[in-house]
Amino acid sequence: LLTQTATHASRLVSEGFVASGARGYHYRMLAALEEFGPASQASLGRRTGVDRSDVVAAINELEEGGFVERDQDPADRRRNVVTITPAGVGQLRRLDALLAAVQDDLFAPLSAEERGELARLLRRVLDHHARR
Amino acid sequence: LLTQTATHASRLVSEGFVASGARGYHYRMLAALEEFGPASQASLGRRTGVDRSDVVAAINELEEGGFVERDQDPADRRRNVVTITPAGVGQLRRLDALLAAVQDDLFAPLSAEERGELARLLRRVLDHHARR
DNA sequence: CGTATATCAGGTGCACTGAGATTT
DNA sequence: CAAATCTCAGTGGACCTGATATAC
Repeated sequence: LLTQTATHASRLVSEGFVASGARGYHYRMLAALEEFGPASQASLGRRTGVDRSDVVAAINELEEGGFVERDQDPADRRRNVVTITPAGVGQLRRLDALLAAVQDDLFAPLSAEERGELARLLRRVLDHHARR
Repeated sequence: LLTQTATHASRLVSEGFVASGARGYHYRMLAALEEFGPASQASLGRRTGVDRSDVVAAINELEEGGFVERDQDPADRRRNVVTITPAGVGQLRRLDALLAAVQDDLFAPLSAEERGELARLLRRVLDHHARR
């Protein structure tokens, strides 16, 4: 049930994102950058659960679109400091609205209380495994 | 939350399945064959939500392992009738046990009532979209 | 020295598309 | 004829591993 529902969700999200030329990883990056501020690629990967290799590719594409900037960290020259641009914030807003619409579609048969309950249960499961 | 939890679940299941040389599609095929009896590949695909192309590959592999038989349907020569073998039933039992263990691990932080509630919510969402 | 970071090359499983051949 | 079935070839995104170079 879980994986089938998730497959459904992924397809809906992907379909919605194509119009904006974005993919799932892009959204995760932008959201993390806005929530936590500029960050190194390694910490971005840790926060979003995206592999370090894929962070490189996602940031490449976001940089190409002008949604983020990548600069060397003067304090630690191993690091790149990734910063979200105003254009990136705009893109994030568009994707946020898109995601909200997709969620409304996906969870249409559930009441607000039931959606909350579902979120609570999934959060518990995730937190439990994140702690290990 | 949904896709992250499902990713976690998929990884656990995959890890468990490697030992048996099986993959997710194999389990879905075997389970559907036991539940509904011999079936054509097209109906198998519809029942399990697996694409027709991937059904071909999965049945190829299951046939190689001796877990299913594939015969031409005399009543409709377009169809192959796929039948589960005793070895296939044995494999299904092993995978069932494995899945039960994985589920216990994945949903460890939830009580039996909560697991039921989670299943009920997901089932509602899936049924709603299957009907369209 | 070991550890961390960024990058690149590649592998695998999953979901899917398009096309062809055959049969109904 | 249209529609269904099986098969093959190939695409694309998600997830992951291993190796390398550089900096701490």
